[in-house]
Amino acid sequence: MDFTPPPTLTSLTTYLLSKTGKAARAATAARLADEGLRMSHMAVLAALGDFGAHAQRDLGGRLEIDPSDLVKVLDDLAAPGWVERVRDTGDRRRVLVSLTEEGAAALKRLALGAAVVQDGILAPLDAAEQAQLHALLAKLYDGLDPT
Amino acid sequence: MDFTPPPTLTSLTTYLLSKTGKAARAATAARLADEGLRMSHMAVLAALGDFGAHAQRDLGGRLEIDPSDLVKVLDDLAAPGWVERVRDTGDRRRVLVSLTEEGAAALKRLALGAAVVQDGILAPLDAAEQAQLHALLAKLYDGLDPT
DNA sequence: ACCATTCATGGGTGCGCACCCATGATGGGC
DNA sequence: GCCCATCATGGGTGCGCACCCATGAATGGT
Repeated sequence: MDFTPPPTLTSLTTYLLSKTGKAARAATAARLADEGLRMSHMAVLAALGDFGAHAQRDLGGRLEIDPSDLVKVLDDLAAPGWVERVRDTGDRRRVLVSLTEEGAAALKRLALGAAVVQDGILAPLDAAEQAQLHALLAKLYDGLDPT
Repeated sequence: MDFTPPPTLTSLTTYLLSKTGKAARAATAARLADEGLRMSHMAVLAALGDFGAHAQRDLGGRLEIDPSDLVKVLDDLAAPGWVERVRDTGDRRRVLVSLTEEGAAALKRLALGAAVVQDGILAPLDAAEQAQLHALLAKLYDGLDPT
């Protein structure tokens, strides 16, 4: 039997985007799942690593995570002590979230794993093509905001 | 407040792939949802349009849809009469699935809608870049099989 | 001092997708 | 003629994601 996917679909760039994106997501998610984590966990760690401590609300804003969902993600990250939550002394409604040493180490580890996964997925492309792809996707990504 | 996403993530091509792919998927899915359809519905129509009638099992194989799930998709497509299921006279276990006239028309309509959505998403790129992107993604897509 | 607002939190819902298993009809090998 | 494999079908599960609402503490404006 023929396993060729329909050209009507594969001729759509959006279809290829969707499929490759899904593969990329699945591969990294699988890597994270090995540690019992999900995408949002890594996103939070990355945001804290890149920008330092956040008010919890701002963290949610940056990552476009529902405040209600963020609570649970932070619960997960606080359990192994990767993240610290302290009440903002200036505004005691707010909570300041910061990365601990262990959290930073974990982030480094996860980022490395993600890079490995990426190498696997981008393997069909040579270095120049990979750079090209990244640039093109970055343009698309920037144009996404009105989503 | 700053809404910039973490560079640790945006520097990963896989992250951009995942995000843009998700946007592409969401946009086309939204379009399909207007007609009460999902991705798999269009995939089935496309496969039938491109390759003609399929044994139901082969259709599932081509699209990598679980046989059990395919049944429900076909139920949906048969309801408006877009698809016909007839028992294979040679092997009465099998069912031959084919596209009706109305189904072909619907497919044409959906494909057009998908193209419009695509134009929206790829808008940040000029024609040459879009072609480049498509070529690169096609390479990646071909390398995916061992998923 | 009061009231509307902001915030974290807890609990719940729905959707899409991808699974899995059991059943009953049918076919093919032997 | 028997038995195992194949097939469509129906029913069910779990996960990730993205929502939404209610609550209680705290704040700021007036």
